[in-house]
Amino acid sequence: MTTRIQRRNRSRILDAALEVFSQQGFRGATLDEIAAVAGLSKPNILYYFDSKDAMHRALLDALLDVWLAPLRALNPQGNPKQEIIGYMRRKLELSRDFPRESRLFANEVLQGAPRLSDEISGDLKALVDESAGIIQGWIDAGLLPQLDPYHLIFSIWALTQHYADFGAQIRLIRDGADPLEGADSYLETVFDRLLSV
Amino acid sequence: MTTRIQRRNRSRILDAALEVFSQQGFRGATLDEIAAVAGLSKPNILYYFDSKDAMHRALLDALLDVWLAPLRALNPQGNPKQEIIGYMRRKLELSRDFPRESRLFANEVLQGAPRLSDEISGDLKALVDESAGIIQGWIDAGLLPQLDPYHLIFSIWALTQHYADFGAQIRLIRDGADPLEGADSYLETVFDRLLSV
DNA sequence: GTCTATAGTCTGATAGAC
DNA sequence: GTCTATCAGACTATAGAC
Repeated sequence: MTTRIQRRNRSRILDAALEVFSQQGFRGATLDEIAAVAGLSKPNILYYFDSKDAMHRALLDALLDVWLAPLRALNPQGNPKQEIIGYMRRKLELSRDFPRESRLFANEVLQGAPRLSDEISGDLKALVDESAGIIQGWIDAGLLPQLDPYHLIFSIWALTQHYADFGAQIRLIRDGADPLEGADSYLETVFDRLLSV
Repeated sequence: MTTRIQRRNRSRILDAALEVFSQQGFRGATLDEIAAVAGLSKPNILYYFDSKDAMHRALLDALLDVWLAPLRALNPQGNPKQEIIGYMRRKLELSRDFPRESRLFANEVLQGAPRLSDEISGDLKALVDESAGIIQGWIDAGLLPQLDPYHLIFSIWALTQHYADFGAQIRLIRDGADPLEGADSYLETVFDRLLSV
């Protein structure tokens, strides 16, 4: 039986853990800091999650569903350019709405993806291979210019996630402005020009 | 007086520190691991650098010179498209030749740039403002299409650094192949199409 | 210059009172 | 469920022998 208070505390802890893990990485994060951010004692957060690792694992599992959803929505029957730009838009929305999740993922990959290699070489790779196949089909049908479909996908990741992962840098360069200001229309232009036949 | 052995040990330590800091971030890195990678004892590496912080600082200082050089080479008198593609190429070379430096920088910015905010809002911002001005001049002269020059610079950073920072992910998706395979010609195509008037 | 030993602090996790 | 108290180990850094 899970009470309202338990659910609230669990979600507070996960939110605090996301805050700290996404900024410091797994090893750099401490339970003390997570507990302080959550407003709970250290033994108490360990009552809800067995270990530091379990907290991190819970975050990664929740993250992957959200992270892979946009690519799953690619429709082989749709208009190629609109499908790809739509994918880019959904990824950019993730950077806007879930920047901490983006940084959590970035931290993991920077560290060599020690806790994500199974998911990346399994689910994600399969999904990317399938999507690259769809894009290559469009290219072969003359609906898109000649482009390496894998690099096309990587470049969408790079361009959209950059606004979340390097947001601190952009903010410092643009006098504190929202990093994503003007990003939508810029990236729209980029992919419109890139994908025109 | 600095001996040959001292210079060799200093550079061994810095190399080991780069290896560990770039993977684990500042707080996640430990002197034990740096010492082990360097093949020296922990007190010994602290004989060469006063503290963990001093090691990190030395790496950041060396990094910034290398990191900013390509943008400084932008020539207002040159051919606009070739200048920008040349800048992109030099940045991509940095990802190829100095992937650990790229990840060290990425780690810092992910953490909110606590040890780099002065350099970013000072030197780097000034350099970006100046470069954006040059690019805007080219646009106003009709030599480039209408594009936000700041986002153009950010997109060069995003696309080139992605191959170093997310190399682990790309390697897992592409069956262990060199992440940069095909990147040169792909990015050349991207910017050729983007910057044509 | 390099080592062993260790000081003093922080870390993840547990015990046990309430 | 939540707390205080605390453990064992890891951490940065220093002392002192050689």
